[in-house]
Amino acid sequence: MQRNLTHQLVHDLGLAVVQGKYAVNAALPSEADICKQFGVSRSATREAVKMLAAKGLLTSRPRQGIRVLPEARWNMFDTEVLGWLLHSRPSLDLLLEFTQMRQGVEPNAAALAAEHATPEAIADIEAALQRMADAEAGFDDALDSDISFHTAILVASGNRFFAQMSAFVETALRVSIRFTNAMKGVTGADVDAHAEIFNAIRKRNPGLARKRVEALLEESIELIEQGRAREKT
Amino acid sequence: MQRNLTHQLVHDLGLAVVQGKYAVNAALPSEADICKQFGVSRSATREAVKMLAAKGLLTSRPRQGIRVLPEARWNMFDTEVLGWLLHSRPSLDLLLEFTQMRQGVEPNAAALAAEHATPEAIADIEAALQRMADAEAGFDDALDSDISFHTAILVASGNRFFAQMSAFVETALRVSIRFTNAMKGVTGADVDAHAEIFNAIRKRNPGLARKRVEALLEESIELIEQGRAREKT
DNA sequence: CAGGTATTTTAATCAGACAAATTGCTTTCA
DNA sequence: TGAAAGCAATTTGTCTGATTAAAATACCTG
Repeated sequence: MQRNLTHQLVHDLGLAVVQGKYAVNAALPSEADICKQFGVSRSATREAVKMLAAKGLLTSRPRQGIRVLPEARWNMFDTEVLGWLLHSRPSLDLLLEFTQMRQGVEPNAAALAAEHATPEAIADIEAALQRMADAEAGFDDALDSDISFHTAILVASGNRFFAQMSAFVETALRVSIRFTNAMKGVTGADVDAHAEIFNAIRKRNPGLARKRVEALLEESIELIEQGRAREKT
Repeated sequence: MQRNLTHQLVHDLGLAVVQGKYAVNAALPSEADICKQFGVSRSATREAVKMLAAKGLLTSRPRQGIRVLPEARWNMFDTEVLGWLLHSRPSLDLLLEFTQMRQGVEPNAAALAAEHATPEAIADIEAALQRMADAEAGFDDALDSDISFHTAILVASGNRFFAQMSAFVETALRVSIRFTNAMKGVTGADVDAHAEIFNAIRKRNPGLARKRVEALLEESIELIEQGRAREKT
């Protein structure tokens, strides 16, 4: 894994917390217990706990011990936390919520990109599109290129908060790809639909860019809804 | 401030980093130097650095020292980081970016709330609206009640990611309120416009709810754009 | 000049001690 | 009896010092 002790512990503890192995608002094992359990020193334990506290998963106070914070306080936009969540509780419900978030973000980012994107940013989107075409021919990875297309648009928006969502979209797409593929039975993404998005941005047509991203995501939503309906039977 | 040493150091260092007091990718003072500079022990320093690393502001490696990560890696959705950013570089540009993000999130959240909100969640929105009315009459705080209205809708969406944006919206609104007020010269928020949003949600009309939130935010955007235009002269 | 090796700098990890805060209990006094 | 003051126990917070491991640089050696 090539990680140092503290990071390994952050990962193990974080995953355990997200998996619900410790009840919310109940005390975790004390520092001393965690040391013994994982065979590490107190420094390593304390640093790991501090990092998880920084991500909103834990708090610690004297005499009270270490406690799990309610899920609402977890920093879901932290890629590590999101990764743990997706790994430990992958579900169509979560995938739906995630795609709803994309529906909020990506159409707007595309509209902003159409308005303000620099030539370099547009070139980056085009390059990603080319990679998708290559992937269709087997010369590149389908998922990687798809992700790079969507993140290129987020970055091209010129808005730091949208740009920040790149990591969020990447993490979630990477984990949920199995679901999506299993559902539509198609391995590759729709290159034509993506090309049309790119053209709208290149032609500086914000409204059209927004509409086309909306259409793309609407398709995903419908697939997920179908899957959910099937799951319930 | 009633904080322990480590948290105080996290705050001081985090703010300094966001203020750009240390060049990106350049080495910060070493652990030992930070200890001396702030008069704390190595444990406190290391724990603070670890927390900032967890928030995406720093990395530390042997021999390389402690380095500031590029801004794109900072976790802007962490309320502490966002707070530092807003405090150290408050600007209309940042306020615009922030409001653009709200444009992505809040209309969709309102639409979802109209579709799926539980009766309790709708009652919460109504209570917040009442607080806004009270505030107009001087019996409650205008900003607090406004914030509680918007966060109630985010929570009512039933989507964890939207709900998570509550803290983001709250932090940013709280800091940027001076800008907004200074611009429009009005102290209170528009209660009627908010009431119409609530009615659309209560009547389970997603499209209308979305439209009305969009209209509200469009107004904010225009105010900001005007302010920017004025700033440039 | 290339390749590997030694040096050196820095964070990573460990160990043990004491301080501070919080909780619950107990004792004392009205 | 009851309440307040004080005491004790538990857990994290903080400090110190020592050792280990990783990574960059400089230095050899062929």
